[in-house]
Amino acid sequence: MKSKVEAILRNTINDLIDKGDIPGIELNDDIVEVPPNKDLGDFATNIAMVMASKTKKAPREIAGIIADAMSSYQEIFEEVAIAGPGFINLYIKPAYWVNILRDIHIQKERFGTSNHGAKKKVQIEFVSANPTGPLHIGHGRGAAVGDTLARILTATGFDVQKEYYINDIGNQMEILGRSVFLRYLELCGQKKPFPEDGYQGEYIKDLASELKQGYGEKLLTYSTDDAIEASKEFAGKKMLDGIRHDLDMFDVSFDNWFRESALFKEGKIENTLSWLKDKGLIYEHDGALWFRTAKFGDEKDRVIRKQDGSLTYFASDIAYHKDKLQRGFKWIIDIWGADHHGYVPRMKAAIEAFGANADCFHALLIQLVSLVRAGTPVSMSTRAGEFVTLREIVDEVGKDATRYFFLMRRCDSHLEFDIELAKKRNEENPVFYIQYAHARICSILKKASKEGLTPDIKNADLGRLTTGDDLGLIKILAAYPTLLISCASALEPHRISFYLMDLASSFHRFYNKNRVISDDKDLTLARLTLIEAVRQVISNALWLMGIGAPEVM
RNA sequence: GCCCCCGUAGCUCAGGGGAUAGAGCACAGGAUUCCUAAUCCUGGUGUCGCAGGUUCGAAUCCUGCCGGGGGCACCA
Repeated sequence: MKSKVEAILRNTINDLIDKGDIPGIELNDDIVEVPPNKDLGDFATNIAMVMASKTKKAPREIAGIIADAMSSYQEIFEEVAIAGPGFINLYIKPAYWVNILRDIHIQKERFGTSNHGAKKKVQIEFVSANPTGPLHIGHGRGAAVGDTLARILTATGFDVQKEYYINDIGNQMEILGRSVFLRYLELCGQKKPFPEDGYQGEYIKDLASELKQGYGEKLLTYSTDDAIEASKEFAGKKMLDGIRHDLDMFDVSFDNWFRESALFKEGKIENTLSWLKDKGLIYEHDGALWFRTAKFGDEKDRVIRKQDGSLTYFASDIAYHKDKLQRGFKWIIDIWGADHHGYVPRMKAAIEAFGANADCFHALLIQLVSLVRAGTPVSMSTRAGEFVTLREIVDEVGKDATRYFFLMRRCDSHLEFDIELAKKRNEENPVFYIQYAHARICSILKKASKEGLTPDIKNADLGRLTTGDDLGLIKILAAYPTLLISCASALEPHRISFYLMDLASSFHRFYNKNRVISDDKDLTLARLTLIEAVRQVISNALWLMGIGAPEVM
């Protein structure tokens, strides 16, 4: 609805500017807003004030000219009023509002989608945890945010690919191989001191035990290097399988799994380095190879090949991102933990070095999750082997509540995850409050259906939906498509959870005050179409969050 | 020392140039012969961390400071 009003306003203003009735200015993207309270209309614009401040004219005079022109859209606006210092307040006719119900009934699960993204190719890379341990709760937040963002971007018309980058080589994998092999040796009765930097977790012992089941004591006959290599292969594969399984259980899927090792196998690292060399963007210094990232706004140049001849992870990352650009993505979104924020400037530098605009790369930084269990903070550290896995949380509180909690705060805000609250099956817990609204509607529809009454948009007399409660619900439904576009533009999925709370609470209030099924058959039929529309939108929004919409609770 | 994020009601957090700053929870009282009471209604709070600045207008933008968290490797 907002976009319709905005289109009308835009046309009206441009006509007036062409005629010379009002001063000409460039119109921003956002010219229509929703006023802070209902008395001030359904929509409002401050455009007259903006024009006035730029041209030193009286804002209310300009507002008057625009308001007069807007008033000619009589089928849409009930009233166009000038208020305060120069706001133009727009009141939509009830008969026009109800049209949104027709849209919902026709589009069903597609309601809310748009072509805002114009099929722009966007890649969103997230989770990308090293296969050296199970996913923990921090990965879970990244997974929920990434997956939901991908769904939102798809819904708003982007051509989205979800990718997981597997660091399947390098130091961390070596440590995994050694750690598992040492535990294997213990199982074979050859206990050796466990190194400081080894992985301490119990899961390493589980892997060692599986390794022993697979190989028996055969690894004892291998050279140490070969045994570690075999352990690494075995453990890496097992861990990756486990990660895939955990993500699957969390309703998170990927379109592509990209292995770091493939960059080496396919010569992409070498190609990238020689490309950079041709461009004069790398140089030797102190026996290392440096990339001139400072030239592109980074605070200093970065090493890509160390003195000892081995490559840094940055070398892989630049080759990886060059590959992303070559695959044709116009918008590259990486979801990282906030502790990687220092890495952003050098990655942007790399993107620019490849000739792309730095704006096409966006690192979304996810802040920490602090877990609260019975009032006690639970600390997490992979190294110490003392962490709470995603799987444990999902097993305990369920997938729906877990995803909701991960998505209910802005990404750059620390998240306090209260396990006890997430487990509650009552009003204190927002996710159940929302799901309950959905189940309640299903229950009413079921009862109506037994009486032979079903929502029928073609025959319903929507003119009967005239009370403030009816229209209040309709207005929230009408805001849904705009909400999704704002989530996509700002990369802020948490807005959906606030929207759902608003919609669910409006429905519960409506339910307690009004009867859907009554003796008034026409009103009943009209309201059945209304609540079916509410159900549809709740279901659509929950789907974007990866949360189920139960019919019975 | 430098950089990034955060600081809004008792708690957890929305709002990120615009009109009287909001929600959930917590707390207290009330509502069910009737579509799910897992619900609803009624109660009230704020030096928007502090101080300057920009603006017709600042919780919002800029600068400085204070407090919390995180980063500043030829680690990943």
